[in-house]
Amino acid sequence: MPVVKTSREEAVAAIAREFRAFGYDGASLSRLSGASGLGKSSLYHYFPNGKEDMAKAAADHVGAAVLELVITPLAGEGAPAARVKKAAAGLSKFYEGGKANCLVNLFSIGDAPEAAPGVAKTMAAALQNAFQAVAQNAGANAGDARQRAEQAIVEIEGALVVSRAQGSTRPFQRMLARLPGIIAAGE
Amino acid sequence: MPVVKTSREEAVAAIAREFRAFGYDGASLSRLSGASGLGKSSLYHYFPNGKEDMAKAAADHVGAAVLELVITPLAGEGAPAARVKKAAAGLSKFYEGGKANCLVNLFSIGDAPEAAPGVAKTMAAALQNAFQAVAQNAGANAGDARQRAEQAIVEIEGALVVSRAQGSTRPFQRMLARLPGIIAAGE
DNA sequence: GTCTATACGAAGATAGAC
DNA sequence: GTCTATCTTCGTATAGAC
Repeated sequence: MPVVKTSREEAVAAIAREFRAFGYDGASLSRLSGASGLGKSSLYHYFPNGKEDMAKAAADHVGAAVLELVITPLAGEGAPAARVKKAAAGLSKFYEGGKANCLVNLFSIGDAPEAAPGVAKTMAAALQNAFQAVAQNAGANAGDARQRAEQAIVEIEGALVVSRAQGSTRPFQRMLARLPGIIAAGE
Repeated sequence: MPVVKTSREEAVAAIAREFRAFGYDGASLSRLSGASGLGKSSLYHYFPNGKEDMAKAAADHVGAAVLELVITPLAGEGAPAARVKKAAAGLSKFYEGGKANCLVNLFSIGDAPEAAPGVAKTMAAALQNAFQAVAQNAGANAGDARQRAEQAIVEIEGALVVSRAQGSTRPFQRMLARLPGIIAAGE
Protein backbone atom coordinates (compact mmCIF):
# COMPACT_ATOMS: atom_id res chain seq x y z
CA MET A 1 0.00 0.00 0.00
CA PRO A 2 1.31 3.39 -0.95
CA VAL A 3 2.44 5.76 1.75
CA VAL A 4 0.05 8.66 1.64
CA LYS A 5 1.30 12.00 2.86
CA THR A 6 -1.10 12.61 5.65
CA SER A 7 -1.94 16.04 6.93
CA ARG A 8 0.13 15.22 9.98
CA GLU A 9 3.20 14.53 7.87
CA GLU A 10 2.94 17.89 6.16
CA ALA A 11 2.49 19.55 9.52
CA VAL A 12 5.59 17.82 10.84
CA ALA A 13 7.62 19.06 7.89
CA ALA A 14 6.51 22.62 8.53
CA ILE A 15 7.14 22.29 12.23
CA ALA A 16 10.61 20.92 11.60
CA ARG A 17 11.40 23.95 9.44
CA GLU A 18 10.40 26.25 12.28
CA PHE A 19 12.55 24.46 14.82
CA ARG A 20 15.51 24.53 12.45
CA ALA A 21 15.03 28.23 11.84
CA PHE A 22 14.33 29.47 15.37
CA GLY A 23 15.55 26.81 17.81
CA TYR A 24 13.50 25.15 20.50
CA ASP A 25 12.69 28.24 22.54
CA GLY A 26 12.26 30.48 19.52
CA ALA A 27 9.77 28.21 17.82
CA SER A 28 6.72 29.31 19.81
CA LEU A 29 3.37 27.58 19.56
CA SER A 30 2.04 30.61 17.72
CA ARG A 31 4.76 30.23 15.14
CA LEU A 32 4.31 26.48 14.88
CA SER A 33 0.59 26.99 14.52
CA GLY A 34 1.01 29.56 11.78
CA ALA A 35 3.64 27.61 9.88
CA SER A 36 1.73 24.35 9.98
CA GLY A 37 -1.66 25.87 9.28
CA LEU A 38 -3.05 24.08 12.32
CA GLY A 39 -4.71 25.85 15.21
CA LYS A 40 -3.24 25.40 18.65
CA SER A 41 -5.90 22.89 19.62
CA SER A 42 -5.23 20.88 16.47
CA LEU A 43 -1.56 20.81 17.32
CA TYR A 44 -2.43 19.30 20.68
CA HIS A 45 -4.65 16.81 18.95
CA TYR A 46 -1.70 15.53 16.87
CA PHE A 47 0.89 16.04 19.58
CA PRO A 48 -0.74 15.27 22.96
CA ASN A 49 2.42 16.10 24.89
CA GLY A 50 2.64 19.51 23.33
CA LYS A 51 5.84 21.14 22.22
CA GLU A 52 7.96 18.25 23.40
CA ASP A 53 6.15 15.87 21.07
CA MET A 54 6.47 18.34 18.23
CA ALA A 55 10.20 18.61 18.72
CA LYS A 56 10.53 14.86 18.84
CA ALA A 57 8.52 14.47 15.63
CA ALA A 58 10.61 17.19 13.99
CA ALA A 59 13.83 15.44 14.99
CA ASP A 60 12.58 12.14 13.59
CA HIS A 61 11.53 13.84 10.37
CA VAL A 62 14.89 15.56 9.97
CA GLY A 63 16.74 12.38 10.87
CA ALA A 64 15.01 10.51 8.07
CA ALA A 65 16.21 13.14 5.64
CA VAL A 66 19.81 12.79 6.80
CA LEU A 67 19.55 9.06 6.40
CA GLU A 68 18.29 9.37 2.86
CA LEU A 69 20.45 12.25 1.64
CA VAL A 70 23.76 11.58 3.35
CA ILE A 71 24.12 8.27 5.16
CA THR A 72 22.68 6.06 2.41
CA PRO A 73 24.99 7.50 -0.28
CA LEU A 74 27.97 7.01 2.04
CA ALA A 75 27.09 3.37 2.51
CA GLY A 76 26.44 2.75 -1.17
CA GLU A 77 28.51 1.38 -4.01
CA GLY A 78 31.46 2.96 -5.73
CA ALA A 79 34.86 4.35 -4.82
CA PRO A 80 35.18 6.02 -1.41
CA ALA A 81 35.94 9.43 -2.91
CA ALA A 82 32.88 9.20 -5.14
CA ARG A 83 30.65 8.29 -2.21
CA VAL A 84 31.93 11.22 -0.21
CA LYS A 85 31.14 13.52 -3.09
CA LYS A 86 27.60 12.21 -3.22
CA ALA A 87 27.33 12.76 0.52
CA ALA A 88 28.61 16.31 0.09
CA ALA A 89 25.88 16.95 -2.45
CA GLY A 90 23.37 15.48 -0.02
CA LEU A 91 24.65 17.66 2.79
CA SER A 92 24.35 20.72 0.61
CA LYS A 93 20.74 19.89 -0.10
CA PHE A 94 19.95 18.97 3.49
CA TYR A 95 21.44 22.19 4.83
CA GLU A 96 20.12 24.26 1.93
CA GLY A 97 23.60 25.18 0.84
CA GLY A 98 24.53 26.32 4.34
CA LYS A 99 21.46 28.41 5.13
CA ALA A 100 19.69 25.85 7.30
CA ASN A 101 20.79 24.91 10.78
CA CYS A 102 21.54 21.66 12.53
CA LEU A 103 19.25 20.41 15.28
CA VAL A 104 22.23 18.92 17.11
CA ASN A 105 23.36 22.47 17.73
CA LEU A 106 19.96 24.12 18.16
CA PHE A 107 18.54 21.51 20.52
CA SER A 108 21.61 21.71 22.74
CA ILE A 109 20.62 25.26 23.60
CA GLY A 110 17.66 26.24 25.73
CA ASP A 111 14.86 24.17 27.14
CA ALA A 112 14.67 21.31 24.66
CA PRO A 113 13.51 18.37 26.80
CA GLU A 114 15.76 15.33 26.28
CA ALA A 115 14.02 13.20 23.70
CA ALA A 116 14.46 15.49 20.71
CA PRO A 117 18.15 16.27 21.28
CA GLY A 118 18.68 12.57 21.82
CA VAL A 119 17.36 11.74 18.37
CA ALA A 120 19.54 14.42 16.82
CA LYS A 121 22.65 13.15 18.59
CA THR A 122 21.89 9.59 17.58
CA MET A 123 21.70 10.65 13.94
CA ALA A 124 24.97 12.52 14.26
CA ALA A 125 26.59 9.40 15.66
CA ALA A 126 25.19 7.34 12.79
CA LEU A 127 26.60 9.85 10.32
CA GLN A 128 29.99 9.70 11.98
CA ASN A 129 29.95 5.90 11.76
CA ALA A 130 29.12 6.12 8.07
CA PHE A 131 32.01 8.51 7.48
CA GLN A 132 34.32 6.24 9.43
CA ALA A 133 33.38 3.22 7.33
CA VAL A 134 34.17 5.12 4.14
CA ALA A 135 37.50 6.27 5.53
CA GLN A 136 38.37 2.67 6.30
CA ASN A 137 37.38 1.68 2.77
CA ALA A 138 39.81 4.34 1.64
CA GLY A 139 42.61 2.62 3.49
CA ALA A 140 42.68 4.20 6.93
CA ASN A 141 42.90 2.04 10.02
CA ALA A 142 39.99 2.05 12.44
CA GLY A 143 41.35 4.66 14.82
CA ASP A 144 42.51 7.02 12.12
CA ALA A 145 39.22 6.62 10.29
CA ARG A 146 37.30 7.44 13.46
CA GLN A 147 39.27 10.67 13.89
CA ARG A 148 38.75 11.67 10.27
CA ALA A 149 35.03 11.10 10.70
CA GLU A 150 34.99 13.19 13.86
CA GLN A 151 36.78 15.99 12.06
CA ALA A 152 34.19 15.84 9.29
CA ILE A 153 31.34 16.24 11.78
CA VAL A 154 33.21 19.03 13.55
CA GLU A 155 33.76 20.89 10.29
CA ILE A 156 30.15 20.48 9.23
CA GLU A 157 28.83 21.88 12.51
CA GLY A 158 31.43 24.62 12.58
CA ALA A 159 30.90 25.67 8.98
CA LEU A 160 27.18 26.04 9.68
CA VAL A 161 27.88 28.28 12.67
CA VAL A 162 30.37 30.41 10.76
CA SER A 163 28.15 30.68 7.70
CA ARG A 164 25.23 31.78 9.82
CA ALA A 165 27.36 34.30 11.70
CA GLN A 166 28.78 35.76 8.52
CA GLY A 167 25.53 35.68 6.61
CA SER A 168 27.28 33.84 3.80
CA THR A 169 27.14 30.26 2.59
CA ARG A 170 30.76 30.40 1.39
CA PRO A 171 32.36 28.85 4.48
CA PHE A 172 29.93 25.94 4.24
CA GLN A 173 30.66 25.44 0.56
CA ARG A 174 34.43 25.51 1.14
CA MET A 175 33.98 22.94 3.90
CA LEU A 176 32.13 20.67 1.48
CA ALA A 177 35.04 20.98 -0.91
CA ARG A 178 37.42 19.90 1.86
CA LEU A 179 35.33 16.86 2.80
CA PRO A 180 36.76 14.31 0.33
CA GLY A 181 40.28 15.19 1.47
CA ILE A 182 39.32 14.81 5.11
CA ILE A 183 37.71 11.39 4.76
CA ALA A 184 39.56 9.80 1.88
CA ALA A 185 42.94 11.52 2.30
CA GLY A 186 45.81 10.02 0.33
CA GLU A 187 43.76 7.45 -1.53
CA MET B 1 45.57 54.86 39.04
CA PRO B 2 44.74 51.25 39.61
CA VAL B 3 41.73 49.74 37.94
CA VAL B 4 39.36 48.84 40.73
CA LYS B 5 36.93 46.02 40.09
CA THR B 6 33.69 47.83 40.54
CA SER B 7 30.55 46.07 41.53
CA ARG B 8 29.39 46.53 37.97
CA GLU B 9 32.40 44.70 36.57
CA GLU B 10 31.78 41.73 38.79
CA ALA B 11 28.15 41.73 37.82
CA VAL B 12 29.09 41.79 34.15
CA ALA B 13 31.35 38.78 34.63
CA ALA B 14 28.56 36.83 36.28
CA ILE B 15 26.08 37.91 33.63
CA ALA B 16 28.45 36.87 30.87
CA ARG B 17 28.72 33.41 32.42
CA GLU B 18 24.95 33.09 32.38
CA PHE B 19 24.66 34.10 28.73
CA ARG B 20 27.41 31.66 27.78
CA ALA B 21 25.70 28.87 29.67
CA PHE B 22 22.07 29.41 28.66
CA GLY B 23 22.04 31.57 25.54
CA TYR B 24 20.20 34.82 25.10
CA ASP B 25 16.67 33.52 25.58
CA GLY B 26 17.63 31.09 28.30
CA ALA B 27 19.38 33.67 30.44
CA SER B 28 16.26 35.09 32.04
CA LEU B 29 16.29 38.20 34.19
CA SER B 30 15.61 36.05 37.22
CA ARG B 31 18.71 34.02 36.44
CA LEU B 32 20.81 37.08 35.70
CA SER B 33 19.60 38.63 38.91
CA GLY B 34 20.45 35.56 40.95
CA ALA B 35 23.84 35.02 39.35
CA SER B 36 24.93 38.63 39.72
CA GLY B 37 23.49 39.09 43.18
CA LEU B 38 21.68 42.19 41.97
CA GLY B 39 17.94 42.65 42.19
CA LYS B 40 16.04 43.31 39.00
CA SER B 41 15.79 47.00 39.73
CA SER B 42 19.53 47.19 40.32
CA LEU B 43 20.13 45.48 37.01
CA TYR B 44 18.06 48.15 35.33
CA HIS B 45 20.04 50.76 37.19
CA TYR B 46 23.30 49.50 35.66
CA PHE B 47 21.78 48.52 32.35
CA PRO B 48 19.06 51.06 31.47
CA ASN B 49 18.14 49.28 28.26
CA GLY B 50 17.56 46.04 30.08
CA LYS B 51 18.57 42.67 28.76
CA GLU B 52 19.91 44.10 25.55
CA ASP B 53 22.44 46.21 27.44
CA MET B 54 23.40 43.23 29.58
CA ALA B 55 24.08 41.12 26.51
CA LYS B 56 26.15 43.89 24.98
CA ALA B 57 28.19 44.28 28.17
CA ALA B 58 28.65 40.52 28.34
CA ALA B 59 29.86 40.42 24.75
CA ASP B 60 32.36 43.21 25.42
CA HIS B 61 33.57 41.44 28.53
CA VAL B 62 34.03 38.15 26.73
CA GLY B 63 35.66 39.88 23.78
CA ALA B 64 38.30 41.36 26.06
CA ALA B 65 39.12 37.89 27.32
CA VAL B 66 39.56 36.58 23.77
CA LEU B 67 41.85 39.46 23.01
CA GLU B 68 44.01 38.79 26.01
CA LEU B 69 44.06 34.99 25.94
CA VAL B 70 44.18 34.25 22.24
CA ILE B 71 44.71 37.18 19.91
CA THR B 72 47.59 38.79 21.80
CA PRO B 73 49.62 35.56 21.97
CA LEU B 74 49.05 35.03 18.24
CA ALA B 75 50.40 38.49 17.48
CA GLY B 76 53.38 38.16 19.81
CA GLU B 77 57.00 37.15 19.33
CA GLY B 78 58.38 33.76 18.51
CA ALA B 79 58.02 31.12 15.84
CA PRO B 80 54.56 30.73 14.24
CA ALA B 81 54.11 27.22 15.57
CA ALA B 82 54.97 28.34 19.09
CA ARG B 83 52.51 31.20 18.91
CA VAL B 84 49.74 28.90 17.76
CA LYS B 85 50.47 26.62 20.70
CA LYS B 86 50.14 29.54 23.09
CA ALA B 87 46.87 30.45 21.41
CA ALA B 88 45.66 26.88 21.80
CA ALA B 89 46.39 27.08 25.51
CA GLY B 90 44.51 30.37 25.63
CA LEU B 91 41.57 28.86 23.79
CA SER B 92 41.48 25.96 26.22
CA LYS B 93 41.33 28.36 29.12
CA PHE B 94 38.80 30.65 27.46
CA TYR B 95 36.47 27.79 26.61
CA GLU B 96 37.17 25.96 29.89
CA GLY B 97 38.63 23.01 28.08
CA GLY B 98 35.59 22.75 25.82
CA LYS B 99 32.85 23.05 28.42
CA ALA B 100 32.00 26.71 27.75
CA ASN B 101 30.17 27.93 24.71
CA CYS B 102 30.84 30.59 22.13
CA LEU B 103 28.66 33.68 21.99
CA VAL B 104 29.03 33.79 18.21
CA ASN B 105 26.97 30.63 18.13
CA LEU B 106 24.64 31.35 21.05
CA PHE B 107 23.79 34.89 20.03
CA SER B 108 22.94 33.75 16.51
CA ILE B 109 20.02 31.83 17.96
CA GLY B 110 16.89 33.38 19.37
CA ASP B 111 16.01 36.96 20.09
CA ALA B 112 19.46 38.48 20.66
CA PRO B 113 19.03 42.07 19.43
CA GLU B 114 21.81 43.02 17.01
CA ALA B 115 24.42 44.80 19.08
CA ALA B 116 25.63 41.85 21.13
CA PRO B 117 25.94 39.40 18.22
CA GLY B 118 27.72 42.16 16.33
CA VAL B 119 30.41 42.40 18.98
CA ALA B 120 30.85 38.64 19.00
CA LYS B 121 31.17 38.50 15.23
CA THR B 122 33.67 41.34 15.22
CA MET B 123 35.83 39.47 17.71
CA ALA B 124 35.62 36.32 15.61
CA ALA B 125 36.76 38.30 12.59
CA ALA B 126 39.67 39.74 14.58
CA LEU B 127 40.64 36.25 15.65
CA GLN B 128 40.54 35.02 12.08
CA ASN B 129 42.78 37.91 11.03
CA ALA B 130 45.26 37.02 13.75
CA PHE B 131 45.32 33.40 12.60
CA GLN B 132 45.81 34.51 9.03
CA ALA B 133 48.78 36.69 9.95
CA VAL B 134 50.46 33.76 11.70
CA ALA B 135 49.81 31.48 8.74
CA GLN B 136 51.48 34.03 6.47
CA ASN B 137 54.43 34.21 8.86
CA ALA B 138 54.63 30.46 8.47
CA GLY B 139 55.05 30.85 4.72
CA ALA B 140 51.53 30.70 3.31
CA ASN B 141 50.41 33.23 0.74
CA ALA B 142 47.59 35.61 1.67
CA GLY B 143 44.77 33.60 0.12
CA ASP B 144 45.93 30.27 1.48
CA ALA B 145 46.52 31.80 4.90
CA ARG B 146 42.99 33.21 4.92
CA GLN B 147 41.52 29.78 4.18
CA ARG B 148 43.60 28.15 6.90
CA ALA B 149 42.40 30.77 9.35
CA GLU B 150 38.80 30.19 8.31
CA GLN B 151 39.23 26.48 8.81
CA ALA B 152 40.61 27.12 12.28
CA ILE B 153 37.55 29.17 13.24
CA VAL B 154 35.27 26.55 11.72
CA GLU B 155 36.93 23.77 13.68
CA ILE B 156 36.82 25.74 16.92
CA GLU B 157 33.10 26.42 16.59
CA GLY B 158 32.38 22.90 15.41
CA ALA B 159 34.41 21.24 18.14
CA LEU B 160 32.47 23.20 20.75
CA VAL B 161 29.16 22.06 19.27
CA VAL B 162 30.26 18.44 19.08
CA SER B 163 31.77 18.46 22.56
CA ARG B 164 28.60 19.89 24.00
CA ALA B 165 26.44 17.38 22.13
CA GLN B 166 28.56 14.44 23.25
CA GLY B 167 29.04 15.67 26.78
CA SER B 168 32.78 15.24 26.40
CA THR B 169 35.62 17.70 26.00
CA ARG B 170 37.63 15.24 23.93
CA PRO B 171 36.60 16.54 20.50
CA PHE B 172 37.61 20.03 21.58
CA GLN B 173 40.98 18.84 22.88
CA ARG B 174 41.67 16.93 19.68
CA MET B 175 40.84 20.03 17.68
CA LEU B 176 43.34 22.02 19.70
CA ALA B 177 45.96 19.42 18.87
CA ARG B 178 45.17 19.84 15.16
CA LEU B 179 45.43 23.63 15.30
CA PRO B 180 49.18 24.02 14.73
CA GLY B 181 48.97 21.79 11.67
CA ILE B 182 46.05 23.77 10.28
CA ILE B 183 47.68 27.17 10.62
CA ALA B 184 51.38 26.45 10.26
CA ALA B 185 51.20 23.42 7.98
CA GLY B 186 54.46 22.33 6.38
CA GLU B 187 56.61 24.83 8.17
C1' DG C 1 -10.57 17.38 14.07
C1' DT C 2 -11.01 22.16 14.57
C1' DC C 3 -12.66 26.25 16.76
C1' DT C 4 -13.18 30.00 20.63
C1' DA C 5 -12.25 31.07 25.01
C1' DT C 6 -9.56 30.92 28.85
C1' DA C 7 -6.43 29.51 32.71
C1' DC C 8 -1.88 29.97 34.46
C1' DG C 9 2.69 31.19 34.91
C1' DA C 10 6.88 33.37 33.52
C1' DA C 11 9.23 36.86 31.24
C1' DG C 12 10.73 41.68 30.51
C1' DA C 13 10.15 45.97 32.29
C1' DT C 14 8.61 50.03 35.35
C1' DA C 15 6.95 52.86 39.57
C1' DG C 16 7.84 54.70 43.67
C1' DA C 17 9.29 54.20 48.54
C1' DC C 18 13.46 54.02 51.21
C1' DG D 1 21.46 52.05 44.68
C1' DT D 2 18.30 48.71 46.26
C1' DC D 3 13.83 47.11 47.58
C1' DT D 4 8.71 45.66 47.02
C1' DA D 5 5.00 45.80 44.29
C1' DT D 6 2.99 45.91 40.02
C1' DC D 7 2.05 46.01 34.93
C1' DT D 8 1.88 43.95 30.39
C1' DT D 9 2.79 40.65 27.19
C1' DC D 10 3.58 36.27 25.72
C1' DG D 11 4.07 31.35 26.00
C1' DT D 12 2.25 26.80 27.09
C1' DA D 13 -1.56 24.35 27.85
C1' DT D 14 -6.61 23.02 28.62
C1' DA D 15 -11.84 23.10 28.44
C1' DG D 16 -15.69 22.54 26.02
C1' DA D 17 -18.68 23.68 22.03
C1' DC D 18 -19.28 22.45 17.22
